[in-house]
Amino acid sequence: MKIEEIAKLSGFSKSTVSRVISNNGYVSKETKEKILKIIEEVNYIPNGIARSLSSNKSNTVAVIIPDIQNSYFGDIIKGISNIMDKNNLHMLVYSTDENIKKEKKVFQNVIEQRPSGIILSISLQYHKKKDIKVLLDSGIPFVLFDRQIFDETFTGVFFDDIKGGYLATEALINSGHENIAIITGPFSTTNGLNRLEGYKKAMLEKNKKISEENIYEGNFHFDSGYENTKKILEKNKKTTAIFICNNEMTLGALQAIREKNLKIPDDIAIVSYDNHKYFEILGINISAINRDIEETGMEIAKLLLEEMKNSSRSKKIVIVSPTLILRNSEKLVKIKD
Amino acid sequence: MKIEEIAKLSGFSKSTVSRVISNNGYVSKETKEKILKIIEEVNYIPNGIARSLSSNKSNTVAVIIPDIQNSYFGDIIKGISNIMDKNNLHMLVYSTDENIKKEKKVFQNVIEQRPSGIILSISLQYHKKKDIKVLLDSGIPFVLFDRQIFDETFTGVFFDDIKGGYLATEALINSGHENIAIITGPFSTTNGLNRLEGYKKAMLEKNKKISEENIYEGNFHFDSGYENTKKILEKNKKTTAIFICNNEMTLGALQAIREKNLKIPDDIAIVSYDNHKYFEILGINISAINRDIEETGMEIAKLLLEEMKNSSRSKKIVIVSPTLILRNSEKLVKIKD
DNA sequence: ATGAAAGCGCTAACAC
DNA sequence: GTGTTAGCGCTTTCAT
Repeated sequence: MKIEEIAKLSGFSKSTVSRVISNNGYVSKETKEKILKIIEEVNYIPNGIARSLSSNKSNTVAVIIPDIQNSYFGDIIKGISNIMDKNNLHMLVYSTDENIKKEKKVFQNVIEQRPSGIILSISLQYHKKKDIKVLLDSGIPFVLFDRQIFDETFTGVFFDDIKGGYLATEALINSGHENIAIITGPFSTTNGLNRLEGYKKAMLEKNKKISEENIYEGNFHFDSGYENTKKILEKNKKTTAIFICNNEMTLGALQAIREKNLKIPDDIAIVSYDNHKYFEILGINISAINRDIEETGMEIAKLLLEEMKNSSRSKKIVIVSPTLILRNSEKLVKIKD
Repeated sequence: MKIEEIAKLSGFSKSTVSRVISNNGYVSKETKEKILKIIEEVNYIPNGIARSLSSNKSNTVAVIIPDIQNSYFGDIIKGISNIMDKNNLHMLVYSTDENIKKEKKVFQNVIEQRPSGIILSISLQYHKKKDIKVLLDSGIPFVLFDRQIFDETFTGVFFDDIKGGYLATEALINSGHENIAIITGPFSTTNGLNRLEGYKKAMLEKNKKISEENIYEGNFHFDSGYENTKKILEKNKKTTAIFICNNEMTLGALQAIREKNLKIPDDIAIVSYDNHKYFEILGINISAINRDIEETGMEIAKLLLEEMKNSSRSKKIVIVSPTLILRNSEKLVKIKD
C-alpha cells in the first residue's frame, strides 16, 4: 500500500494526500476528511523511510550509552523516552559496553542511520575530542551526558561531582571521622577525578590530613568496590570511614563488610555516591549522594530538542546539583587507635 | 557526501561503488581496494535511509516493552542488543508504559519505521489477537515474549509459569506449611493465571485445602505487594507463608513485613517469583523462582532472526523452564494456632 | 567486471 | 486549494 493508491481511491493527487498525512500545506477541510477516511478504511500506514529520505528528516534520535543493564542508564533512558514520545521521535538505542573500540563502531552505525539528534554518554576510557570526530563531522546535533571529554567542552548535562564528593566527605568529617578512605572512580574519567577533588577539598578545608594511602582507585564496578574495601579493612586499621564513589562499588563494599561480619556504622562508616532505590526499600541504611536520574534524562532530551530546533552546537552546559541523604551510615561510633 | 562523489573521485560508476559498499556483486580486487581507500580518505558514510528505501530492507529491529525502567526488561534488552549487534541490526526501543492505549499508538509508529522484525512484550491488560492486528497485517516477522495472547498462539519465548508456581508452592508445603497465601499477578494475564494454576496444582497434589481467601489478586507492582501483604498479616492470622508472584511485589511485601517488625521466616515465610540480583548482594535471603533473563533475551533475538531469515510466521514456541533457589525464607518456624 | 537507467515511496517547489 | 514534476541517495536489473 502506498500513497499513490490512496490518491487513486480518493480521486486526488499524491501531493494532496501527502499534505494530509504530514498535516501541512493547504488542504480544504472536506478533502482532508475524505482522504483521512480512506486512509482509515484501508489501514494505510505511510512509509517512514521514504518520508525521511525525501524530507531529509529522520525523526529518529540515537541514544548511545555504555551499559544498558545498569539501572542508572535504564532510568536515564526512561526519562529520554518520555520526552521523545511526546515529540514523535523514534529512539535508537546503542550500548558500547564500556568499550572504546565498540564505541567507535557504534558511532559509525549511528551516523549511517542519519538520526536527527544524538545523545551520548561516553565509555569509561580517557576521551579526547578526536574520539568523537565522526560525530562532530556529521553535523548532527548532539548532547553529552554525565561523562565529559577532557580537551573540549560540548553541549551536555553533567553532575556537579566536585560538590557531590565534597558533601559526602564533609558528612563524614562532621561526624568526627579523621581517617577517611576513598574508593574513587577511574582517573581516566572526569567523574572519577572530580569526586576525588571534592574529597580533597573537604579534607583541606576542615584541616584533615590527606594521606595517599587512603586513596584507592576503583573502576566503578562491583568487584572493585569489593576488593578495595577488603584491602581497606585488612590493611588500614585506623580507617573509620569510607567514601565510595558509586553505587555498584558500594554493593561490592557491602558484601566485603558482611563477609567480615562487620556492622555499619558501628565498625565502619560509609557514604555512597548515588542512592539506590533498593537501599530504602530493603531497609538498608546507607547515606548517599542522590541524583534525580529520570528527571535528568528528561533534561537531556529537552536540551537535545533545543539543539535540533536551532540545528546548532550551542555548547550549552547544564549542571545538575546532587544532594546528600543521611541515613546514619556515616556516624562515628568508636574511635580506633 | 554521497555515493556519486565517490564515483567521481574513483573514476568508477555509482553502481560499482555501491557494490563495494554492500560487499556484493562482482568487483575486481583492485577496484575494490581503490574505492575503499577513497571512502576511508574522505570519511564517507553511506546513507542508511536511502539504502533501506532502495533495498527494501531497513536492518532495524523494533523492541516494544511495557516498562524500560524495570530491570527485568533492561536485562532482556541487553540480551537482545548483544545478538542484534553481531548481526548489524539497529534497535529501536519503545515503551508502552503498561498502557494498552499507548501500545496501540506505538504499534502504528513501529510499522511506520518498517523494521525488519519486531519483538514485543504486551502490556498487562487482557489481549486478544485483534489487539495486535496492525502488526499481523504488516507482514513483518515478530516474536512475542513473556506474556501471551489469549485467543491465539504466536511465535515467542515464554516461561513455564505453571511449573514456577508449582515449585514455589511445593517448597512451602514441603517445609510444613498448611495455610499458604498467594499474591498473584493480574488475572488479565496468562502469567498471573498460570502461576496461580501452579499454586493450585501443588496444593491439590499435596492434599492441601485451597481457600479462596488465601488468594489475593495483585498487579505485579510494588504497591500491590505492600498492600496485600499488609492485609494478609492483619486479617489472616493463620497464614504462615506467602507465595508472591513477582519481584516488584516482593519488594513491597518486604517493606510491609519490616514495618510490622516481623522476621522472615520466623514470623512469616515467603517465596518470591523472580530472583533479584540485589537479594543476594545485600544479604537478603529470599527463596525465589529464578530465570536467566539476559540469556532469554538472546534466545528471543535468535528466534526473531530465524523468522526474518525465513520471512515466516512459524508459530514456534520456546518455553524456558524456571528453577527454584532456596535460601531459607520458606522455612516453617512456628505454627500459628 | 563495470556502467546506464529505472525506481524505492515519499516531499516540496512551482505552476495553475 | 490542488496537481505536476523533479528529486532524496541509494540498489538493482539489464546491457555490454
